[in-house]
Amino acid sequence: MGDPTLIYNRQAISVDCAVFGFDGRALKVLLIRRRRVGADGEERLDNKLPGSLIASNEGLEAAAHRVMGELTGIEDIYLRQMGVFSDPLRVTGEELEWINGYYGVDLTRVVTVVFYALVRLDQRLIDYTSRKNAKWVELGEVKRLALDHNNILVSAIGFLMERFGHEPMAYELLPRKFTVRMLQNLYEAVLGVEIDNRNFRKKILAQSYIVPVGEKETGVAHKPAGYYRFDRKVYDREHKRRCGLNFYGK
Amino acid sequence: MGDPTLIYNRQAISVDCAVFGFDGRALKVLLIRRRRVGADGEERLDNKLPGSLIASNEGLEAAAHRVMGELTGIEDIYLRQMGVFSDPLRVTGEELEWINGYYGVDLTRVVTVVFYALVRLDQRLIDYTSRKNAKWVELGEVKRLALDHNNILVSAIGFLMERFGHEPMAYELLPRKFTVRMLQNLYEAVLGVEIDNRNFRKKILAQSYIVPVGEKETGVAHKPAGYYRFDRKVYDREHKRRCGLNFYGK
DNA sequence: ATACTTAGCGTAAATTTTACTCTTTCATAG
DNA sequence: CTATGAAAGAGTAAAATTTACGCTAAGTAT
Repeated sequence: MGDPTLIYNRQAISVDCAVFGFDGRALKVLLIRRRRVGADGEERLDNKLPGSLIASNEGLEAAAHRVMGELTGIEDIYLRQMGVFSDPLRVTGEELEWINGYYGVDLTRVVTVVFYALVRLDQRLIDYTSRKNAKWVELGEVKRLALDHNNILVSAIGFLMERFGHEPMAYELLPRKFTVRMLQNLYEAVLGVEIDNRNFRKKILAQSYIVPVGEKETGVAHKPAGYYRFDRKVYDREHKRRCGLNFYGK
Repeated sequence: MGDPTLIYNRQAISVDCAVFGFDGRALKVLLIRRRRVGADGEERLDNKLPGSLIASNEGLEAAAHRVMGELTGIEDIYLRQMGVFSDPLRVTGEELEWINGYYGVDLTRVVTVVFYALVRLDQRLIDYTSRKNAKWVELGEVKRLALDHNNILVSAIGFLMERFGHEPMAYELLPRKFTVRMLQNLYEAVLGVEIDNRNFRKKILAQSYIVPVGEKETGVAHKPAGYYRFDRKVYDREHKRRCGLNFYGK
């Protein structure tokens, strides 16, 4: 196993979060502006996913919630583990120096555990994250990110697309009261497909956990849509895993 | 953030593997016999999942492959990340002392990344793992495991059941040539349901990636079944994610 | 030869998905 | 104060898929 000291010394664990929001048209991800001074003394600006090294007495979920709490003010944010990025060479050179400088440590390696988070992207949240030097960027508009965060983001988007149909993620991204059209726009944005509105409606309203709240849109230049909400209790009770090849036959 | 030294010192990362095999009737998991001396000087025997601390220059996938290669002799084993167990108190007291003694280190905390592995459980493999002091145990027969490995195993089983319908995992557990009946037995064992043989057959044989090899069973006291194989190339080409709520409408 | 056992084919009913038609209800323009 | 445009929302018939189950085929064991 080699020098046993090397097994654990000077390596740390971090969490990084891919935070997704939906503005009614497109999915957006939350990026933090990073300022650093390059080898040539020039200041450079780029973007990164929010994250942090974990403290020695802190679980990963706790660390992710700490990061998200600070950045969004949301304490009970929807957060799930996505995977670990552990290539020994994923952070080296200038990037490693930046981490060591930023945290005041002297690491040779950082293993990061990635979480994805889903939020309701309202004005309060946009204001809050602005003050934290973070901004919401459409997925198509994301440029070069710090560290290996482009890789991480690509994985996170794939993860989101794959899980979206299996877990009730949509209702974390929409307001608590939403119209069928809003839900459809979200499905279309995430899955990247066009959906027939009449069939979508039928399918969605057939789900027992989508319940009308008895209110309607106002001020729209057409028939106002009814509002619905997601009933998690009913969902949890009724939900049968119906994916892949299903076999229910006797 | 407290003393920055504490961020990374004296904590290590390990990998643990939940290795599943199918003996034609039931799913089994591979457990390693562990011997340790308790506080009272008594020797105790129990079981644990295979795992290892990672070396400082080693990625997690590499570490998991290293562990599995040593234990099974299989270098290209099917292996996927499952999740991270990072509770600061998941390993303490005697269990932590055991790790420190076993690896000759002085850790205060171990974060573990769990992988699950799927293997073809043939006689060669059973012989090989026996020599490594490991044994195959039916999922229902697993008793108290070391550390938090009962927790980990429960998570892994849930993961397996959930992913089983989405990814072509069955063909990692079966011989390369298999009958429809063998595949059905596996589905029934993993999903815990009874399946109508005639409908199962229709559904399976409708998949373009299940191709007959043109051989039949011999020596059975009934009509011999034909052998099929899984064609990964066709699968990868044809595979559309058809899960959850599907929307294909115009 | 006969019984037994599982493989494997076929088919009709039930259910779900797809593709469209048409009506309703609002704001706004003339 | 009607006409128009726009999206909501109900409905329906054809197509595809799933479910339930009957029946024949091809081996070994007695």
